[in-house]
Amino acid sequence: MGRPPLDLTTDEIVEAACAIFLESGMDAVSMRTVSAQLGVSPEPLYKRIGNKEALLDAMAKRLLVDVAPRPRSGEHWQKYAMRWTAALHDRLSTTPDVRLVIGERREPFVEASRPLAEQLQAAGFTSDAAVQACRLLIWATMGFVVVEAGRHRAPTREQRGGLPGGNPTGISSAEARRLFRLNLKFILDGLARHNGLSAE
Amino acid sequence: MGRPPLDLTTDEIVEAACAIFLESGMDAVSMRTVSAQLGVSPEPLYKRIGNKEALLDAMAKRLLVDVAPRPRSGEHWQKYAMRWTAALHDRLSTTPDVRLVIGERREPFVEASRPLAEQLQAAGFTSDAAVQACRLLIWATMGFVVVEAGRHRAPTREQRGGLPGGNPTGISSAEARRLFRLNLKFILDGLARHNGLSAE
DNA sequence: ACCTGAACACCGTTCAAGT
DNA sequence: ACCTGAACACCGTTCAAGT
Repeated sequence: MGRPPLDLTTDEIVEAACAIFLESGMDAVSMRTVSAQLGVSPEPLYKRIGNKEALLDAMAKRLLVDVAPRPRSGEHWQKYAMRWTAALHDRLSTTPDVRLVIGERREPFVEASRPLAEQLQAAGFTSDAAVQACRLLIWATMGFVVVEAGRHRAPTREQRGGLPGGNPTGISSAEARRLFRLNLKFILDGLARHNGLSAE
Repeated sequence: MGRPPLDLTTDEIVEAACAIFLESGMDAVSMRTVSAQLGVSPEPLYKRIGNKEALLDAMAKRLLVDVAPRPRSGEHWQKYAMRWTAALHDRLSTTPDVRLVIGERREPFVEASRPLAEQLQAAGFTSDAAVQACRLLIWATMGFVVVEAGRHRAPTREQRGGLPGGNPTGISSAEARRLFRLNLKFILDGLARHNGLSAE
C-alpha cells in the first residue's frame, strides 16, 4: 500500500523485539514477528539493524545496560562486588532465556563491569587485577545461570538410570543460591589474599 | 521407492548428527541434513528419537559420556578435582558450539560428576559437600567456556565506544587460561577450608 | 512394520516493483 | 527515499500412501 515514512528507529525495533522476548520467549522472536508487531514488513528491519544477529546483539546490550548498581560512598570493595554480582545474577535469572546473552556477545558485560573495575582499582587493585576480578565474577555468575537456568522442564524419557533415592547431584533452588553465595565468598577471599588486600 | 528396513538405530542417528556438528557446526544440524546423511527421509528420525530436542539431548550426552578421567590410586582429592575439571574444560573448549550443552541439558554433567563425587567422599567430604563441590567446579568451567568461547568473531559495527588503548576487560586466551586455573585454586582452597580438609 | 514424498506452517533474507 | 509483496532456500513436524 505504501505507508508514509515511519521514522522507524533502531530503538523501536529493539524495544519491540524485547517485548516479544519477555512475553513469549526467545523462539518467538523472529524478524517477521518483530516487524509484524511494528506493523511493517520485514525488509525495513534489515535496513536499520542489518540482520537477526545484530538484533540479538542489541537486545542483549539493552538487557544489561543498567545492571551495574551505583557504588555507595565508603563502601568496601568486597561489599560492592557482592552487590554487583547479585545484580547481574538477578538480571540474568529473570531473563526468559540465557541464550540471548551467551555465545559471542561479550560487549555488554564489558560495559557492565566498568564501574566494578573502577571501584576495585580505587581499593588498591592494579588495573590488570581489577580486570581479572571482573572476569572471575562474570564467569561465576554465568556458570551458575547457564547450568541452573530452566530447571522447570517437563521430564523427558528415562530421566535417569542411576541409583534410587534422589538425583545424586540434584540440589534445590534455594540450595543452589546458597552455594552461589559460597562460591562468591571463595572468590572474594581468594582475590583479597591474592592481591594482598584486606577482606571485610 | 520403499527401501528395505534399515535397522536404523538411535546410535547411528546420533553419530551422524555429531559428525555433521563437528564438521559444519551447530546450525548445520537439522533433522533434514541428518536424515540426508543417513540416506533416509526425515520421518524415521522422528520414529526413533522423537524430535530435534531429544536428538540434541542425546548428542550432548554422547559428547560428555567419557569426559571424567579415571582416578589414580592414592591421588589427592584436589589433584583429581583439577584433572577432572581440566578434562571437562578441554572437552567443552574443543566443542564447536557450547549451545549444544547449555540450557536444560544437565543430565550429562550429573553423569560426568559421579566419579568426582565418589572421590571427594572417599577423601572425607560428606555426601552433600561432595555434590556441592561438583556443582562449583561445573559452574566455574561452564562460566569460563560460555564467556570465553568463540572469541574469534568478525568485528561488527562500532566495536566499542570507550577509551582508546585496548579493551578495558579484554584479556588474551593464554591469560584467560591462567585466570581459570587461579579460579580453580580459589575454589579448591575454599572447599578445603570450608570442609575442614587439608589442601595439597 | 517401515519408509517415501508431499504437505503445513513457519524461518532469514533479498529484491523488483510501487509511492 | 522508503515500504510492500513475492520469492528463494531453508526449517521442524506430520501424515497419507506405498511396499
